[in-house]
Amino acid sequence: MSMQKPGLPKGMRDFGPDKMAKRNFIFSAIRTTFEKFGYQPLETPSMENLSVLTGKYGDEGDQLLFKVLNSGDYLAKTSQDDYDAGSKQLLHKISEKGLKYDLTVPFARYVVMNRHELTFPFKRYQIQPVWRADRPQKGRYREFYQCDADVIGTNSLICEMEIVLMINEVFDKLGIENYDIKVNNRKILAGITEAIGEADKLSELCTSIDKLDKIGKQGVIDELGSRSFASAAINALEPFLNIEGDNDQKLKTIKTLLADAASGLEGISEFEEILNYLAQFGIKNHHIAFDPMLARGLSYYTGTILEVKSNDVKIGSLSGGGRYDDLTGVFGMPGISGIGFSFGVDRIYDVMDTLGLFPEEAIISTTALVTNFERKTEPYALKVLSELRNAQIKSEIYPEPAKLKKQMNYADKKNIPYVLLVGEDEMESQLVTLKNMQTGQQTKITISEGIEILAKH
RNA sequence: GUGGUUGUAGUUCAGUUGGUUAGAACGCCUGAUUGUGGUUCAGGAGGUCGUGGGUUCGAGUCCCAUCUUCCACCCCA
Repeated sequence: MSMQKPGLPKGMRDFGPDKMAKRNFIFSAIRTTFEKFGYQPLETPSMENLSVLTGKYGDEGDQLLFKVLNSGDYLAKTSQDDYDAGSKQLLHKISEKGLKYDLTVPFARYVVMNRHELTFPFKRYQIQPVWRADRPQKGRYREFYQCDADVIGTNSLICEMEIVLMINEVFDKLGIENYDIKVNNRKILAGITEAIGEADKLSELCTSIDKLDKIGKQGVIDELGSRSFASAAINALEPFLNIEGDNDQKLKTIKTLLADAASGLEGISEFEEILNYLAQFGIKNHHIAFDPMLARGLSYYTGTILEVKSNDVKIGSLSGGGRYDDLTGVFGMPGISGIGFSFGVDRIYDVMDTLGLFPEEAIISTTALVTNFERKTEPYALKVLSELRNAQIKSEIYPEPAKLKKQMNYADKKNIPYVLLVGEDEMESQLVTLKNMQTGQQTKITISEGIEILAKH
């Protein structure tokens, strides 16, 4: 048998115990918050029919889909003609399924397929991996988790407010304090295109403006020029690029700039309504920063859009989302309004790691290790172990008699805070020796006294 | 998809114009210490130099291909 060196496919990762403990800490903060706000879990399969996936993410997105070959002899149905016609023609003969690219499209598919059983407004959350055949780089992988929550079937702005509340709650649980929830509205952006006389170029404006952080005002102006925006329009845009101040000042400025753009004013009043709701809820420090130049790439957004940025760590957005008017239209169920958002676990992880925000409880796996001296004392050690577990203390026994040094070392490496030494002396006296690994102190006490101390962890 | 970049021990990295047996630190294992981890000391194991070709008397070093890593675009989380 020949040896082979193991390796991972491009852009794929293992998560060892350390990383899993930290990731689960994040996942559980997100999950409990979603559930607290009345969102129900949904899981969809890792594969969807290609007909469901293609055409939903643009040409670029279609290229990034992982396609799965048909089972069996996948060339059986093909002919030389298909081959000559090129890969695009050949593709649908050899592949009918693909790995899902995001959670939103499968969600829309699910809603349409189950519309008669669902009660609307339907609120669901979904925490699952998705796959993209992208070229990987830092913070971008070919397999990554998305944590989405959507409510579909209502256009109430209470949903927007609740998203802000959930973001506040999750970041509060995680200990992230210095962040902004940037909020804008596609209607405001539409109003801007109206005001500058380029009403038919909303999506071009969005993709350029979205890069403002990266390429600066001049960069945006140059890019709009190359996208054939009239120079008068670009001049008219400048005052919008220069909007500054706190939320009230920005609102005041943009209101005068958009005085004649109906949809723009509508977007502004929607934003004000959200602030209003938050005030009624008694939330003062909601972290909202109105940003009329926030655009977001995704084309299906039609109303409120939002994005969360850390002010401590320079990294992409930690969370983002928006309102859409017609997510399910492509599957034959038009005119249903909804809003969704999602957390970027990998980026949140990076922020928490660099700021050292993971609490110790999130990292400790086992609270107590019971030592194993020799076969003769194993029954007593097992009795101790069983009592610890009955008291809900995370505990384990070293599975074989070994040198104490080795067992202590095991506890140390595994970050186990307490070791219970249970040997011949302890067995005879029916006691345990409890050692605190941080202080190095140890005492001989009864099992129930030991449990009392350990139960506090 | 475009243009770069990277790969040597478990990990981070040295390795001279191509020249004997490829090194270090940390980590790991054993012992000093037969019931005590982190510190110290002594010893030890561990490498098809990413993979496949090529040039050469000779390749970790040069050339080609391929995979991988990271970065900038495109796009996005």
